[in-house]
Order: sequence, then C-alpha cells, then structure tokens
Amino acid sequence: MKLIHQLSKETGIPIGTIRFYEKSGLFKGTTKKEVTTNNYVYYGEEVADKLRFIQMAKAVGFTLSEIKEVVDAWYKKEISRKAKIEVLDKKLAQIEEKMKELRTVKKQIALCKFNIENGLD
Amino acid sequence: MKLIHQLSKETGIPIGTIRFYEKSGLFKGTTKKEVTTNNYVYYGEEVADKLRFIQMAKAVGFTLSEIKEVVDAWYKKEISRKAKIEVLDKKLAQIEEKMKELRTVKKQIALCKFNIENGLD
DNA sequence: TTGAACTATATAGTATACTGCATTGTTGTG
DNA sequence: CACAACAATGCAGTATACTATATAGTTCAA
Repeated sequence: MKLIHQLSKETGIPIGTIRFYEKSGLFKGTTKKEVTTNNYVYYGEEVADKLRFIQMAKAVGFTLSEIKEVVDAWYKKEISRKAKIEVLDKKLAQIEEKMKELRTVKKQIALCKFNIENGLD
Repeated sequence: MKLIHQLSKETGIPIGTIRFYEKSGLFKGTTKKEVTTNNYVYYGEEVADKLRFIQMAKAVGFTLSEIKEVVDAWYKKEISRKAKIEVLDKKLAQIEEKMKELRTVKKQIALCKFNIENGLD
C-alpha cells in the first residue's frame, strides 16, 4: 500500500490527474481507520493496474466515461453478471472496430508515404 | 463539387464541425470566381476522403493537431519531402503503439469477462 | 414573388479532461 | 524543533473539440 506521491511516480501520472480520476469514480483508495491523526489515502497495486489500463484505453480513444463502464463491470457488486457481460461485449466490439480503423489509417498513411517517396504527389 | 450541406449529408459530419475543421486548417474548399453573387464554398471528393480519414484517426485517439500534421504532409508543397516522410514514419510508429495498446486492452477485458463467466470475480 | 432551404460570418456557450494555486494540516529527518 | 516534503480540500483556469445562436444574404421551386 502506497501514498499518492509514490503511485504517481510509479505510473507517471500526475497527482492532480490521479485525484481527478478518483473523484470521477474510476477507483478508490483506502484510509486506515487505525490512524486518527490524518486522513491520508493509500492505494494498492490494483489501483496502479487500473491506472495503466486507463492510460492505454485513453490512448486508443476511449473516453473516461467509457472506461468507467468497463471498470464498473470489473468490480462493482451492484451490477448483475448479465449486465457486466453485456458491457464487456460491447467494448470488445468497439475494440474490433478501432482495430479496423487503425488498419485503414495505417494503409492510408503508408500509401501517402509511398506516393511521396516515388514522386507521385 | 458540392456545397457544405451535401458534404455533411454524405459524411454524417455536422456542418458546424466541418466549418470548425476547415477553420482549423484541415482542408480547404474552393470558391468559384466566375460566380460574383455569393461566396459559397464548394468541396471536392478529396475533402470527403479527408473527413473520413479525420473521423477514423479521431476514433483511435489522434488529436486534431496530430491529424493536421499528417494532412499537411499529405499535400502541403511548402514542406520538404524529407520532413514529410519523417512525420509519416512517426505516425506509423504511433499506430503500431496504439495497436499494441489495443491488444492489451482487449486481453484485459476478455480476461475480465472470463472471470465473470466463471464466477472468479 | 414569397417562403423554405440553403449560405456565410461571428461570437458565445458547453463538455471533457485536466492543471494550477491557495490553504491548511502531517510527517520525517537533521 | 525547525523545515522540507509530503497530504487533503476546494476552487479557478486552460486546452481541445465541438455546438448553438444570431444575423444577414442567396437560391430555387411553387
């Protein structure tokens, strides 16, 4: 269990951003009830994992609210198994779509490069 | 050559967004100098192509300024061949990175789904 | 020739995702 | 025990990417 500064160093995500994500409901740290002198929040390794997941999902164009849907399906007890599977299947389909788009964009750029290299532009 | 309303219908991109993209320098329509009664702007098929490219690039997490770099390498005469290739190679590397991230995110979600289906959550 | 459907320009407002700052309190090292 | 380095809270500010509104002019079919 680590404090926010340590978590930030480990993941490369600024402290402000981590707090913003936490306030957005993407994860929750824990306070140690035996400590009464402060209200410092501790984060486990699963939070670091979640942050890395968030970073990657963002990099491929998912919004925070889309990411939150997945994270909720990941661990929220209030959501039914059926609803969770539904969300995850939807995300998997979106990922396939993104892979297709990524291949198309790649082809387009490769063609553009080919044209420039061969003076066809 | 079509007007903005037609272009919007064909691509599914709102007129306001098309104007915003044009102002951002992502493409340029043409005015017919023989027409003096108005200053309507016409768009060729290559603009529709560019819009479709923009949509896909956005969907996989590229920002408008990143997309603009590619679009400029695509057709700007002021940019040297060498600089263009450099930009395109950088983008191709970014695309590989995104593909890797997409596969990781997919694996993570598939594992999450497996756990839920098998009651391991 | 009137009215619906377009066109352009300009400006303001919104949503998302941060980012910075000020304040106040806590902890640990020399 | 001072003081740097950390922690929490709250709120203001910024960047990006739209989105809406207002105004004014143009086109075209009935």
